[in-house]
Amino acid sequence: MIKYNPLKIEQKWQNFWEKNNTFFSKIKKNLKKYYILEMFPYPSGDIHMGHVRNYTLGDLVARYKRANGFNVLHPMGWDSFGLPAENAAISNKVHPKTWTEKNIQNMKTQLKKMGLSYDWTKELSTCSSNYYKHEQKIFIEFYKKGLAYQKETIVNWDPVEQTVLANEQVIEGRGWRSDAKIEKKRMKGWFLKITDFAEELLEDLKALKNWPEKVKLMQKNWIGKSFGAHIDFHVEEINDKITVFSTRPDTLFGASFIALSPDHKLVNKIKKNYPSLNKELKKLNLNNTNEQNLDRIEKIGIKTSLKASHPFIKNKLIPIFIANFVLIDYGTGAIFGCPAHDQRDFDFAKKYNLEIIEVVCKEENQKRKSKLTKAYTESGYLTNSDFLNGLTVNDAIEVSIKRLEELNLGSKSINYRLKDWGVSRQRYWGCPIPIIYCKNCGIQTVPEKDLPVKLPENINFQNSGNPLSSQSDWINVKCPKCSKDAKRETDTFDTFFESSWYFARFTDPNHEDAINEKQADYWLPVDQYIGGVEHAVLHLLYSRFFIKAMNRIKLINISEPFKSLQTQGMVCHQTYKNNNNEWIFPKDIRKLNDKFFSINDNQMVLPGRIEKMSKSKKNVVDPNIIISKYGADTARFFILSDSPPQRDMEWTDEGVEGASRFLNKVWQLINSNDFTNIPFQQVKHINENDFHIFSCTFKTIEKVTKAIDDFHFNIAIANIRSLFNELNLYKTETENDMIIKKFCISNFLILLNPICPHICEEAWHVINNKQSISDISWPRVDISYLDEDQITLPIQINGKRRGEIKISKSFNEKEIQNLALNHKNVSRFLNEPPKKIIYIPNKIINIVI
RNA sequence: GCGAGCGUGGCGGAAUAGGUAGACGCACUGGACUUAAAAUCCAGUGACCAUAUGGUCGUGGGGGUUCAAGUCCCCCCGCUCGUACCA
Repeated sequence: MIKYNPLKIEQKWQNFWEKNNTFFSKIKKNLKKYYILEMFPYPSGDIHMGHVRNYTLGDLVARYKRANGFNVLHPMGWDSFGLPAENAAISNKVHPKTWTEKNIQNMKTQLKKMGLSYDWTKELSTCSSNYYKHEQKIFIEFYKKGLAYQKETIVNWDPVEQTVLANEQVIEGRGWRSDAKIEKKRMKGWFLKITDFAEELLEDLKALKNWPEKVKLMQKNWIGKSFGAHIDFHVEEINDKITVFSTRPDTLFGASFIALSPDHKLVNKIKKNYPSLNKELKKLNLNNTNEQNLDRIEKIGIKTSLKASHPFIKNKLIPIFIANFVLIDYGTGAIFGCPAHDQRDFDFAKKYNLEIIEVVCKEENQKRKSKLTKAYTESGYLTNSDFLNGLTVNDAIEVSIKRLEELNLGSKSINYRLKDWGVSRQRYWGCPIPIIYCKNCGIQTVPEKDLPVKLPENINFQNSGNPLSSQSDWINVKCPKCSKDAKRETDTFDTFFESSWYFARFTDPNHEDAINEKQADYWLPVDQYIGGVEHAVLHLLYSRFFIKAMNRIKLINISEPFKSLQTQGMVCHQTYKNNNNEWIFPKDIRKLNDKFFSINDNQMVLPGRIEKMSKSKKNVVDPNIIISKYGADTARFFILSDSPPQRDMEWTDEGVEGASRFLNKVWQLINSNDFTNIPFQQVKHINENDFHIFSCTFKTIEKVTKAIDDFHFNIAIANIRSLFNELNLYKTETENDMIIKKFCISNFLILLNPICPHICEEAWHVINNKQSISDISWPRVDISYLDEDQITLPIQINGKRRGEIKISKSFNEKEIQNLALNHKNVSRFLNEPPKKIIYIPNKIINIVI
């Protein structure tokens, strides 16, 4: 028998698919389309296990849908702008373009070895001007429609990377890549009006039936819709007003102070008459007041000399503070404090000795004897509140807003936590923002005929900051309007810009316009999107917004990009440390009697926690090594077999060995008989054994189909293995047996094919089926084999299992009861007649005594 | 703090219109083959009791509903993820 040689057969079939354009996709109007997409990778140079998992999941779905008669689009490309290329340019003196292109070549070679059913003619790379030129046009369209604008804001400045980060890129006050402490800085930048779509983004979540609830909830919280009122507090002294947002206008009679964010515009105004204010502001410890660590610092404020008028109480003046806990980015950057009913305000009032006026109590007309020890934030009835007295909180909110509106001092309003998306990055390796600044004409967009604005190729990376800003030959241009000297925008786009629409571009990546309407209308939306849960709010929300914005400028006809979403768990591995507390790679370890030793110096190594594979902890396994040792089919099989896709999985040597052992056994089974002259057809069963193997086969088809539809691939594999065990037990004595066995093995191979396509193609070929298994339809279930006449029925006494009987389904209830009562282990419990017998047909019989 | 999810053998995990808990695999143990080991094949494998037919216990803990609970309800504990002075 020929030995199973995965490397040889994998190469063979990969060549076959490529030569035959097996996975090339085009519009076929008579077929139902299916667009399956995995999140495209950043080309770091080498694939890792996370990629292997993600792409294996997608490939299984692609091949499965294809077998089920769908017209499948399954593309792959490269999210190829981004900082690592630039860092490599600085440290290795390689041009980002050269570095990136080399990485893409490497990764593509590695991906091809996995045998993924991509249509490589759809490949795209976002750093190519053929891709980003469309992005520039889209941006200009957005700008013209008011969806893109420039403003000065306070940004998160990463002093190491010399760039602005999005809030999402700041983790606990530190840059997500550099880990440097983030500073606040005022800067001009370009923004996309995602807030324009806040309501739509929130509302449309409801229609995303096949998205994980968890992801939808995260997006909902991120958008952060709240109902309340804007309220104006007049400050007579300076003839100005402070507008606050509040969800609790009902507590206005309990207001005892106003607090402004240190970044509030009025603070600047106050500074003029208050020279020492700058000094005092420093005391607020503002460098620590980013959103992440606010809760760890003390709530402190500066009392200004100003007072504001209460909207409802004549002549009542409320002191105005500047406080460190008021956020400029949320609401209006100013609040009114009601200490009795908000814990933050309560703490603040205690510290500065401010009034604590109780205006809501649990019971109507409740009189409190003792002082409040903490804020009362629950619902109740209004008190001490003039015209609101006796109303419930909800009613009081309505009434107070109505009164504010009558007084022209406020209005009902809805506030969102969501902020506009800042897209400017002070970086070279990104898409240039197509804007020209002219002293006379102001901001000008680059005329269409001059697009794309290409990145200059000769560039010096040795200066700090954005290399583009020192590139004078590139910066200096003529104004498109007045033709006088002008300058280019030197910022480039956030790389989330590219990934927000690539899935639409995949439908025709070489079309002269951004979107080929005909192709997009046919293929979009993406039917199944698969990727890491870490993109739950960033990439997925931006993409949803982008599609809605592109829809508004009539570039696209859909309003949601991803019909169904699956998020995969992480690939984990045991960590190891040596005596010097250094991490050790798993490949440098050998196991001996449950202990671990370093291969290099034979020192004992201690096993640590099982954690997400990461380079820093060295608990990584290189997929390339696995594939060259065991083959892609083994890697694919193992990564799907042990855990459900949504959950984290542990990569183990034993698991891989197990997968490899299974495929070797499959190989043996195929080669143990000569099937070459046996026809592939379903014949009638003659005896019970034949019936049994048919029954197993069809039951397995049914179970595997359901498991795949449910995204429970580990269960699909368990069932495939069970069928395999049965096939191994099936003895072939006659020609008819051989026909039956070939039929069942063939079906087994079709089920296994989406998981391990190479070995299945080869096996299919070995048993002398002529076509490629990739062109074979998913098997149908012959339901006549699902129903077995003989079944085993468990017998319970008082819910405890005491035995089982073999019954025929044709037996009536009386017959079954008699059989059960006379069962020898059952009868010995029956000292008296049973009180009750419960029979659930074909499931169980329970005798109550 | 809030929100979500999870908790089943030594391990990964099966099983929810309530109906034989532990499928499938990993690890382990015994046997076969071998001079030997590896590989492979066969058998066993939740715990405890019993020579055995069998019995008792058992799905984080406690209570409840039911003929019957991993599954439904209430309380508690633990872990993971998300998120946070959101006014």
